[in-house]
Amino acid sequence: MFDLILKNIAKHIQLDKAEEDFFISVLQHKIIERKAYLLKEGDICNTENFIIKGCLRTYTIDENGVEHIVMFGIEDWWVGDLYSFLSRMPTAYYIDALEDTEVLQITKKNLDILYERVPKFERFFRLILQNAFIAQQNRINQNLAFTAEQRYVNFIQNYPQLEQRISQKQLSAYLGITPVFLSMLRKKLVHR
Amino acid sequence: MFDLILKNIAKHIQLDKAEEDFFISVLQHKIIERKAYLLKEGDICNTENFIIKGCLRTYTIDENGVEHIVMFGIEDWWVGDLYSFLSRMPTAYYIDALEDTEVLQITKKNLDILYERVPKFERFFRLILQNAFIAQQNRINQNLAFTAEQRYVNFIQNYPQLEQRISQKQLSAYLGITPVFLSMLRKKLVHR
DNA sequence: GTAATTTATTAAACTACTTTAATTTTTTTC
DNA sequence: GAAAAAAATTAAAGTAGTTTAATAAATTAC
Repeated sequence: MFDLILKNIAKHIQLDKAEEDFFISVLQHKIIERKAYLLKEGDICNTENFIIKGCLRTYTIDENGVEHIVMFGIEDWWVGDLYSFLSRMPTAYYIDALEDTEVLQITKKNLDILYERVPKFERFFRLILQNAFIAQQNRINQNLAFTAEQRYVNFIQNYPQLEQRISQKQLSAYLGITPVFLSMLRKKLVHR
Repeated sequence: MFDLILKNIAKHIQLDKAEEDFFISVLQHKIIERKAYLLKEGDICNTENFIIKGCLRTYTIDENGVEHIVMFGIEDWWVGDLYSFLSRMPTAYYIDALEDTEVLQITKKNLDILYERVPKFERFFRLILQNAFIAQQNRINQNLAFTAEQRYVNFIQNYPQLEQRISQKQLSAYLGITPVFLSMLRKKLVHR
């Protein structure tokens, strides 16, 4: 159960057995069934979550009831709402499961203890955050510079595994277009 | 000259005099005149840059020659291209000065030395990054959920100081619309 | 395994935003 | 401070993407 997360960590920092054990001792295992929520708007996000199985989406619902997906998460990814987690303020986001999902959770309190006891984790979470930041900056630029068609083509090139797992409805909510328009784009692209 | 940056750091971590002195010793002062570049596409980004005076923009130029601004930076902000800085790969971004600007620079090498000598800086840059990450996630969501008009109104509400300092041309390149359309929006909003 | 629900497709009318181009206003430069 | 360059405005025609609605296909639920 802890294999994937230990490998994830080993990519960035080296832990001895005692540090590994301590880390594992602060994790909680949670199952989120398909369509169940990990977080709802207005909640305080109490945990950061490492996905060991399944698929989650982080999204908002606008004033017209339309969903907008800011990120997907699959195995080996961390998800949560960092703002709410850190500030203890209510989140603006929903997180729910697109497939039956299992996560390993760490609370704010435990993370603070972990930073104190094993300061290497400061580095680890800085590195995780760096990667996430770079990916986000890229996405902002893509949203500014590219048409919906280009963004769709880039998505299926960059995340072919993910494209297989999510519906077009979810993908359109991530790309920032309607499902109808995505369907039109696909038709047009097939005919080439 | 080092006042602002020391205050910026003191918001997040506490340094003793020796640590302050060491930190200052690894910084380089650089002046970037209006319209001059701090970084060009294809360069390797060798420094992170703290602005003590002036205004910078980070942007790409697409295949049609159109500029897209991913961020502005003013006094008290860090700018650079983290991806290129960390990976030593060529950047996709341009950074240039919208006003005569002064920055304090730290190289990758010196930052690594700093992390080793004063590990508290791991925490500092993690916190800086957290704030930047949260701001970016917000922007992604705004770009998905809001119309250009709403994004414009939000911008002038959230960054009134910045709006005074940048031209509409720059703002439109940040909002993801044409200068012509921004002008139309402004006209429409004034008449309310 | 069938009914119910959700997702995807198609078409047609619509709208937010772009493009082009001409004019005015502001800023920069020497 | 005059000339040149850049930015902003306006209008009109064009297009990428939306909306609505009807139908088909796929998935879910009991």
